[in-house]
Amino acid sequence: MERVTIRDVAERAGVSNATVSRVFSDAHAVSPVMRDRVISAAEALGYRPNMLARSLIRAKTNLVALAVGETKNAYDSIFVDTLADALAERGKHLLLAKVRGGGPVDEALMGALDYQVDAAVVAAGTMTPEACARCARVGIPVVLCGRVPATLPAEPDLEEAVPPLPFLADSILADNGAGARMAADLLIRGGCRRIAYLGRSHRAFSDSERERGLRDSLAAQGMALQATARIAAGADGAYDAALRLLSAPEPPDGVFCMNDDAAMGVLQAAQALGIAVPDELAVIGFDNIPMAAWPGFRLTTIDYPISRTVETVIARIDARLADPARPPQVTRIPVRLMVRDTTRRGTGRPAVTSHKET
Amino acid sequence: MERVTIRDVAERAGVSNATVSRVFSDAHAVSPVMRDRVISAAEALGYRPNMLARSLIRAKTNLVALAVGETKNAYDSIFVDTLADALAERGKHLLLAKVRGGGPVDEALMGALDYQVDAAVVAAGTMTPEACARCARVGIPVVLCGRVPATLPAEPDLEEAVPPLPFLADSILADNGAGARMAADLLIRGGCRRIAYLGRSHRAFSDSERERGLRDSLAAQGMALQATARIAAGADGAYDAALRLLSAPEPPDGVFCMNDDAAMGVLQAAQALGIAVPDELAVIGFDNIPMAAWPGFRLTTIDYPISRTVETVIARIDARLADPARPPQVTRIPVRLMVRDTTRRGTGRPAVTSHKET
DNA sequence: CGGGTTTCTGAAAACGTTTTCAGACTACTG
DNA sequence: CAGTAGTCTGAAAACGTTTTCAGAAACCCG
Repeated sequence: MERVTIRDVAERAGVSNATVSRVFSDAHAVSPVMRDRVISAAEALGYRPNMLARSLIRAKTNLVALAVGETKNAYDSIFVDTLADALAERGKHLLLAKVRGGGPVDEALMGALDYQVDAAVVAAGTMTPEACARCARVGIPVVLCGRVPATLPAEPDLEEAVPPLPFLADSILADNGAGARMAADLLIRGGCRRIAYLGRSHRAFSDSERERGLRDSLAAQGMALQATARIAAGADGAYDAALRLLSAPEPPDGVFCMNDDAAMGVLQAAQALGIAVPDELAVIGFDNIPMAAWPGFRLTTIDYPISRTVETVIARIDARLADPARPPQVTRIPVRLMVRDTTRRGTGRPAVTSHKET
Repeated sequence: MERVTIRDVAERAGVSNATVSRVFSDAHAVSPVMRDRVISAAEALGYRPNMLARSLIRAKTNLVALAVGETKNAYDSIFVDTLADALAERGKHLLLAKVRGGGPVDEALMGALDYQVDAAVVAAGTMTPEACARCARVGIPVVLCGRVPATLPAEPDLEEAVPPLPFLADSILADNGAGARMAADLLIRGGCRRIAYLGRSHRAFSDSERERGLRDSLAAQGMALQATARIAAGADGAYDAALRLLSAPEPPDGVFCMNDDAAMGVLQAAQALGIAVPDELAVIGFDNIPMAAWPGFRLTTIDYPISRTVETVIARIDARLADPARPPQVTRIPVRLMVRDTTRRGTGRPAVTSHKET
């Protein structure tokens, strides 16, 4: 029950605690004989350094905060898993800051910042100016995933997304515009005339970008988006929304979904309604989660590689720690079209993008 | 860049730092006028207490470690999500300790313990006696999920599972025996004669219990397990293992799977091989993940309620914090059979267990 | 108005580390 | 052998809090 501190092992080894500290941190500048004495004393006592005390004085915790909403869906859970692995590999730990209810990320994030995390990854919600200011002042690197700084929740507009204060946050997003264009092209080439978008009722940044991208790409070809459905929160939200969408008087013949989970809901709904995929209805997802490749689905989707995203997150954190003043950087992760069996092959020109399976 | 400390706000408010501290912790025992002065000074400076320093002296971090392996699969990711929510609700944060490669949980867990977490939840790997000893000595509550203390990795034997030291860890597991019995009964009633089990190549505790439960239940009815397949690590492991299992010269006509993810692999493989479910092959999973209820799958499975598990985890932590000497407690979470469409209804007696959908 | 509570406040000692600064050796070097 | 550089070690001051202890001020009641 009683904690064993550096003094205990110093006393047992007959040295000062400074020496013990050096053994556990510096490694050099302590004679072999002393080191052995210290090590064996520490082992006998089962001593391990207190990270709280160490972090306090070193001003470095080896903790990284992750602000995230629900991580139940496939993409987010793999993201968390991959990020945690990448951090573990570098001796860092992940401190989870769950933002609840899709609101501003402040409360959860601030709570994690109080633990003096070395960096924060924000993959949920929107950051209020206060949170930005605090991060900027304390000087901890912030990497936004799937959003850019100072987004307006309602109608994000990339051109006008100027941060309200000089807040240095890097952001990493999928190339949503390109993905939406690939999807639109494939649907059109496949002969779809009534194209719909399926997004979430609580619109996140990427969701909006994908919808806008689809709209713009259709407009460029002289077409309009026929319908939009929004997924309500809850377990069967995607399925229900898809049912509504497909039960309309004039149902769409092609749906682009904000992510693969939503697309799976569409596939389920189509099956329930007896709608043939891809002949009567083409479906395209986003993310390329593992399940999309299952033989039972073979979902056409936009591949958004998680490992690449995580690598970039880590790289941005390191870069900003090395040079806190570097200008904020927006990174678009390139996406690829994965043509599988939920879309018709174009009757006209061949597909623009290769769809080699990895 | 410069941190604002308690002294800064004390100076600005013209009080001692003791007073500032009291405002941010005790709340009482400080006069209203002082409190206002302090609050406004703190706001002006953007002060927030340093949790490292606070935790150091209070010997309480409000951090809970979660030792976990891969969280990519549905059950584990929902578990993490639910646990993090439950902790957030009580003002605690989750520190992720990823154990990599399925080995002993030590390295990852110890790393998290160094941050003086208030409690640890272990949902992966096996704890070595050293890790147990350390937890016992430091006196932090440990709750094991899906395993009991001092399990032998190879062949866990509940009867002999005596902890090597007086290590007080509570454990929470599904009632795997009951679940396996329900599955066996349903398969037999459905007329299956060649029953197989699908588990993981790296056998975890629950995996072994479920296999043994199936074996015992079959034996009780004078039947033997026909085959066992093991899922290798990797994305398509379940699918590949199922393919092997179903391609055998005399393939099984009923499979009980260690979890729903594995069962999904079986369904995919059956579809790929043109095997009719449930007529030629009955499939039962475990966990009842949301996807199992999707109209495209309608997987018969054993419901293992996550929220109940998480509630129990929290309750055990609280109980042990309140009374560190209480005897360790093994809790079996009751499971329910969810009969859906991947099994045949029994031709004989009616089902033993109700299968009302929630 | 005096004694005794009660309420509030500040000085200072913790908490368990790291790290600077000297001091005390040893080991070269000429 | 003296001087100097080099290596190692310990005392003590940090890091940003909380908390004990005691003192000061206010209050109450006879």
